[in-house]
Amino acid sequence: MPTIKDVAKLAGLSRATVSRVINNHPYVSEEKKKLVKEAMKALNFYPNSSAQKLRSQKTETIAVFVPLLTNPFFAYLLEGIDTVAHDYGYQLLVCQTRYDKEKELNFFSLLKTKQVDGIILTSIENVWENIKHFTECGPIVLCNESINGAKIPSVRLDQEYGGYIGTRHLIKKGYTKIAYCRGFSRDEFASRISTEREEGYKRALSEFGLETRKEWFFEHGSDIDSGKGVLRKMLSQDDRPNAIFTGSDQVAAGIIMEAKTCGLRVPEDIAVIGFDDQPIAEITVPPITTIMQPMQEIGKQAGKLMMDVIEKKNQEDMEDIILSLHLIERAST
Amino acid sequence: MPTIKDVAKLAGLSRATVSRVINNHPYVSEEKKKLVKEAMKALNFYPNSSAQKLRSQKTETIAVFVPLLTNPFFAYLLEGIDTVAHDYGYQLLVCQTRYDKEKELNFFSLLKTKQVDGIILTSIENVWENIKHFTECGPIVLCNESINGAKIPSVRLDQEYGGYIGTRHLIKKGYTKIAYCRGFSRDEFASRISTEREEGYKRALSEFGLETRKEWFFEHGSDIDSGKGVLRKMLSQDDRPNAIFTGSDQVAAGIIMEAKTCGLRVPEDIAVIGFDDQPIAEITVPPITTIMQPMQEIGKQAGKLMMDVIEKKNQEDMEDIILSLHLIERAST
DNA sequence: TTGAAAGCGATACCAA
DNA sequence: TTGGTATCGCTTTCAA
Repeated sequence: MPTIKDVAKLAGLSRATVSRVINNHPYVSEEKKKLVKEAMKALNFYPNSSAQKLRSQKTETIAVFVPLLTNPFFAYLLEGIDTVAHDYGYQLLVCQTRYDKEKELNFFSLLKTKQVDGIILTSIENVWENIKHFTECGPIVLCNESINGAKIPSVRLDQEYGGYIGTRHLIKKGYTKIAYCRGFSRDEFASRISTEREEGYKRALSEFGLETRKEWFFEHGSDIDSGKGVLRKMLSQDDRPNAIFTGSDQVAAGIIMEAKTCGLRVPEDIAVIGFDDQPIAEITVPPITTIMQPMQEIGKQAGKLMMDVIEKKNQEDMEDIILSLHLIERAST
Repeated sequence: MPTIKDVAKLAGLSRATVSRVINNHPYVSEEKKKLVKEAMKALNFYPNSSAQKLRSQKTETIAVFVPLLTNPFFAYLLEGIDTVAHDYGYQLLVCQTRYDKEKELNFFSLLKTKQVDGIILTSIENVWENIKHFTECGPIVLCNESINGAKIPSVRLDQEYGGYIGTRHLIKKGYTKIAYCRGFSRDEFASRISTEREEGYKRALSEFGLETRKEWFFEHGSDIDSGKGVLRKMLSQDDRPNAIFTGSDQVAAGIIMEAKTCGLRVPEDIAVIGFDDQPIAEITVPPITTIMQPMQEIGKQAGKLMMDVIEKKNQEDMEDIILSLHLIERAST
């Protein structure tokens, strides 16, 4: 592989001049510029990017933490982030945490070792206390997450409101026994999303004088299979709910699928409301009433936010970006 | 940010010794090792990865080219690749080509600039002639693709067979007017997948003495919406097919969805067979008969193959890996 | 077992 | 406008 030195030699010029041509610096005569370009072409030269990074102290790369690439919700976020990053000339390093604290923690070293210029988190596995100190090593931006009282740039949605309108919709449709299905264990205080939604759910119930029941709280993963599991659990209950609020269209789809298997009608026997408005929400029969989140837009905004933070260097006083949610009614409720 | 020099100073040792500790080299006394580790901890030191890469000439990063992250098929491939790469300590740089020749070509410079140790292609936009020379810059591995006559390590499936068994299945079910729906324009000779499947389709038809009709060939994208478009086009035909072979479950799902909208019954009015066995294939009503490809496994094998190529340095004599396909019958046919 | 120093490949300052 | 050279931070030979 030829280096800048080889190019300089062939062109009969100095490395400095070659570097100037590479970086489009002014003060290079057209004549020399041509000479250099010819030499680069002749040698098929490309600048070594590790050397450039070492020298310039920037990598033009950002890491994106996602729990799982095969979850369409995260694929859409990632796609949105990529759109913006690519426009700014940045690369994306994907880091699958697989919902694992340890893995997530390890990935943060990317920032310490200067492998990336910043990190975008689309989910958080560890409690903020354990992550906070990484902000000293470089910018961290939250994408569809939020942290209580932490000062960290983020793009998010009013999840409490989402929980509220979804539940209120069910109530107004006449359902009174409404279950709630949250993403992960309640012991986890890392991600606040589920908790916020739950608050909205409770607010709606209490507003209409309905009771919450401990047996009607479910925890699940966020895929189709866990949705199936939730329905089976519900079926085993004596006094079972007639509607359920879920945190993901994937889960909702699983519930609908399993309901069919079990001979239950949706929404007559069990109404289901999803979250996200993923393509699958229109595919199921019946299609899923859901709380629409602009997935790609969330990603784009997070990407843009990261670019802003990197350029301005002052993540201190960045305003959070809050996008809006709304309900899309389909036949599952 | 502290450097190795700072650590050396604090520990009262040389940079060489610190480096040895970082890299777990032998011949460092336990005593000094401890000293170094303490110094590293005290300074919160992490080695600069650009410097390491520059020095060692390896990046422990591979680029994966995918057309679109939101297409579940590619998300599964990527997830499979990541599993293996991560096990080997490699990072993944995702490059969305968006089915664009130009973008794909630009991404190849990652190899020239030594930003990645290798590239895995999950699709090919450019003709091989234009890509071939990049193999001189580093290993390229094909994942679910193949190139006529090119000597390049790849993981693939017998697409012709897939086209054949899918079509034969339709024929045996009694359908005689079978349409074929390929991924992209027939002018593109870059990707051979669709062409190979088409050959299988034609073989099955001719084996059973059925005719192929030009009007029954459709071109589409590979998402739900393009499936809807295909159905509408079919509907506008005078003599329309009563079955259709599609290259993706996404497309099949779109067809089924649109059929419902148009008041057609599946499979009575139009039978549909998909490809991949994505989760969506079980979600639609009716669920989709499909040709199962082990998506994650394809990705894993490609990741493994890349690791082997990188380690052995001889991509010349690597055998292609061929995984098998089979038909899964559901209610859409 | 340890250290001195060359070098990985590019950039940018200072001189000319 | 051009060139010499120190420098980015680490690894690795060679010598001690």
